Amino acid sequence: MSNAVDTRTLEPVSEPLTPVSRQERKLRTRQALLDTALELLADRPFATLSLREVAKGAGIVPTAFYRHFATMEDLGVALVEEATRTLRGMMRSARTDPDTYQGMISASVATVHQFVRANEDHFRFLTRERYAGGPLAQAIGVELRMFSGDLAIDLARFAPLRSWSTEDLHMLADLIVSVMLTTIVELLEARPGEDAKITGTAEKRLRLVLLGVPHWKTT
Amino acid sequence: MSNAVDTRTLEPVSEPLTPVSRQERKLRTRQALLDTALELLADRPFATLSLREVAKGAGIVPTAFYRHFATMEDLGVALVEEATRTLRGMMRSARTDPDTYQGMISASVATVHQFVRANEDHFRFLTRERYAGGPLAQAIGVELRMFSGDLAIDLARFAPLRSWSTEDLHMLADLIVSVMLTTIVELLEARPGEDAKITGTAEKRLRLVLLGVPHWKTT
DNA sequence: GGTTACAGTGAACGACTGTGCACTCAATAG
DNA sequence: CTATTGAGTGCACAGTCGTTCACTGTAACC
Repeated sequence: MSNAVDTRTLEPVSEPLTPVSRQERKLRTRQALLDTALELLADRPFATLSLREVAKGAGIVPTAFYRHFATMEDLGVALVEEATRTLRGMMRSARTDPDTYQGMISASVATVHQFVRANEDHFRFLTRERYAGGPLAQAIGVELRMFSGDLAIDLARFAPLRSWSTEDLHMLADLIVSVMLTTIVELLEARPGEDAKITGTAEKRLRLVLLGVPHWKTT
Repeated sequence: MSNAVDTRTLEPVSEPLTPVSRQERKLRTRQALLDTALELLADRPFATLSLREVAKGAGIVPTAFYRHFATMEDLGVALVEEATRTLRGMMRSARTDPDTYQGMISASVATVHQFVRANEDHFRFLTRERYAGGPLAQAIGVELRMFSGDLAIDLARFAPLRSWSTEDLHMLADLIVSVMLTTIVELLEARPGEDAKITGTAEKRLRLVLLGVPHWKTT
């Protein structure tokens, strides 16, 4: 690294700003594997990916794949973790609560819209694999249940919902999550220019659901 | 095979009740292909099915597959048609309308429950491939939109909904369909004995949605 | 009865798959 | 400076894949 005095005078000239330590190179290759996998997943299910094409896309030879993942499924799990990190980021962003329903609804839908557009690959992967079966679908299912559970806790702080049973709160949270997932899928399938219509419909659906809340008799 | 006397005295003895005309045999093989495909699809996405294993499962040699379908994708399309026939049957069954919300809700959920349990393979296939991407997902999407459209028409006959705009009716219908789809997936993933809980939650979700209807201001 | 149509056969092909193994060679450790 | 580690290489293998082609045997047709 440092400019050695007598032996080699100009060792790090070619790439002076990238120290590229050994483990950092490894991390980059790993990320390259994840990135090319995500690209390939834009139009096909995970189960059809081959180790060889992912390796090729990342610029390494097939056997070098094993330096990073023991199996393709492990790559998939890593991908789920990466994507759900985005999902949790979205939830955190949406938690800035205005205390009116209307404000909360439009803010949440806007947040979803923004995050989906900024991370289409992640959301496409999550919604694609959600019902595909196998261990990935299960991992995503666990994550979505946590998501729904957190939402239920948040909802409990709203005045009209304070008296609700936890069971009913979960029922409402699941309902909202399923509306959001539907919206996400619609956004991913949308042709350019349809976004406003989709988010508008999403807001309506949430408004309708919340309109029933004051009249609900909790168990 | 048979002990022939002079010419053939007892031609249709071995299988006297099955005349097995030529085209009927073909139809049976075709159905065997569809059936084994559906079995294999119980735990993996359609895109991972190979022509060879479907043919083997149906008891024919790989090349004979082409006598029935030009490509695996065509087999998939036929499968979508078969499964959506079940779906339409369910809709028809659910259309026996009691004129109270409560009656309609529990009857509809019961119908869904019954149809899912009686045709798990079909519903598993539909929900698995719905978001898998590719032409099958698109075909299923078209079918679901028709389903939702029919539901919107049915809904328009209810008194509190007569004044709603068609746009809002579709919004409500989509919402109900997405609740139903969520319920179907839950039923398919359920462990034995959880059915009552799932259908109960499904009824609650629908009741909550419909509770908002009288207070909705249509556009 | 002789001929045709056609569902199903069996061998072969080229392409692609995951994985084992011996290797190179540069960053790191001592 | 030397020794070690380990990411990436290159070859080879045994399978599986979709698809081709010439074929067989029998139900259906005239």
